[in-house]
Amino acid sequence: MTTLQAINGFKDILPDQIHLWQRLEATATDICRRFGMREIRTPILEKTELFVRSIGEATDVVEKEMYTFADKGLTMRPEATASIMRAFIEHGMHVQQPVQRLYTMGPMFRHERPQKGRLRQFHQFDAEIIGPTEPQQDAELIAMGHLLFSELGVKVSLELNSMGCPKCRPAFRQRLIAGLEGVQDQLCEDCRRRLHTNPLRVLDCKKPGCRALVADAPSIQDALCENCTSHFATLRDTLDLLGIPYNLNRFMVRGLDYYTRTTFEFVTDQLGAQSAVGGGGRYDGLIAELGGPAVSGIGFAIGMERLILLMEQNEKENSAALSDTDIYLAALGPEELKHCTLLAQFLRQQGLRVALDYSGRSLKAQMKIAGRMQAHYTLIVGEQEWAGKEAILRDMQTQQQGGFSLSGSPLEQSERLAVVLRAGSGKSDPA
RNA sequence: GUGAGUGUAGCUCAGCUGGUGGCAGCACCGGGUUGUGGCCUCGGCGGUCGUGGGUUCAAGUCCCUCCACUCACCCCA
Repeated sequence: MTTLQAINGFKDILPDQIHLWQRLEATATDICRRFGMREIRTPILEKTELFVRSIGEATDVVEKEMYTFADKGLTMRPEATASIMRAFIEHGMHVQQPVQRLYTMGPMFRHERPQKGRLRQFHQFDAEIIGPTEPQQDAELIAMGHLLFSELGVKVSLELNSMGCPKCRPAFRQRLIAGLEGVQDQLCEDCRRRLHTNPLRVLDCKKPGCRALVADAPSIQDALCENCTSHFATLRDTLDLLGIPYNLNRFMVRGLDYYTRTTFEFVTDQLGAQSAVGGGGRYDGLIAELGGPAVSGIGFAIGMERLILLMEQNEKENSAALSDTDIYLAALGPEELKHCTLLAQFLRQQGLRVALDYSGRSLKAQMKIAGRMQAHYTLIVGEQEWAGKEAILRDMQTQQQGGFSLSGSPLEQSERLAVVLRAGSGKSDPA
């Protein structure tokens, strides 16, 4: 095929689909407002080092999925948290306010093989609470995600785990390695490698063989230190208090190295091989690691394409939503068209949605266009009307039409029309 | 990076064991209504059958190459 097309894994979002995006963005924005979160927008390109240091050198994202301009040392962001932390540190935001509650939405880039619910350019909604260490903050953030899904009418379930902290995780790690080394020849190839590079990942291998072996492995939830245990307990109590159901999942291990303590995922079984619609966790050491102050944080991201896939399933009725139009101006001659062109300008200046066609089509064709654009009214200006200075104003729903005087200046005419249209649109809404 | 599947009109698809690309549906344009939309009806536009080669009298159909897409592995949102 010689025609140009979008590159693999990069997708157009077409007008027919855009209402879903706008609804998602509007709902997310409003929920953030209710939770006292402020929007931040960071650049798409960052120094490669930022992602290597935050996400972790040995992670799949950094090892093989980043779009990197090697000669410039720059990378297109594969996720949002690292950039937000960089901005937080760079602008000394912790000095302005001890607690920063931030969110952002935008495109992320990962060079993976595309499949259902996975693109190379995809969009995330991302929320972060930086500063506090209290487990109630974890619960509040989870509650925010929970509310977003619920207001969008999407059913997901919540998987919850704790990854421990630098005090207790190493000991657990050693125990895990020791336990698995005995059976390592039964593990899959990947897991044998992981056993020493990133042993916790063996826990969420999906291969049945590994799952069986891992079923007997110790649970990290039993290996937490005192502080982590109490943090996790209070988090669960708070979720119970808020009535948010969750599944404790000791096998859920997230692929970004910066997580500590709380980790969670919002999952579904409706997206083929992709189960995670959203996910996140606490990252208590990340900011210091990046050279910032010793403050904690917790955040999560939602895959917007995945969420929209779920929203689509609910949309029984196809609300292809061609935008409504207040009035269509049908001109039937050069002079008439000139008049309508000016009228349209004035009407639009008054905030009305106006459509007209310049190609000199028949009235029938123009009425068809008006119907397609869901015009509430059509103003017909033909030869007779132009001569008699009286146009025809047709209510497209009731099919009733009457005269509209073309006397006075075009501006005056548009003002008179606007009054009629505003009065009329109120009536036609309930229908 | 690996595996499987699929490429026919703008979209959704027919096309049998090779024998002329479909009055196919949707959409689009026009007529029926001398100047009035949706429904109906009639007509029209629209395709180097993904690409390049091969087999054959004959290839959308069979074989190979490449390309693209889809799904899955891996991993993640």
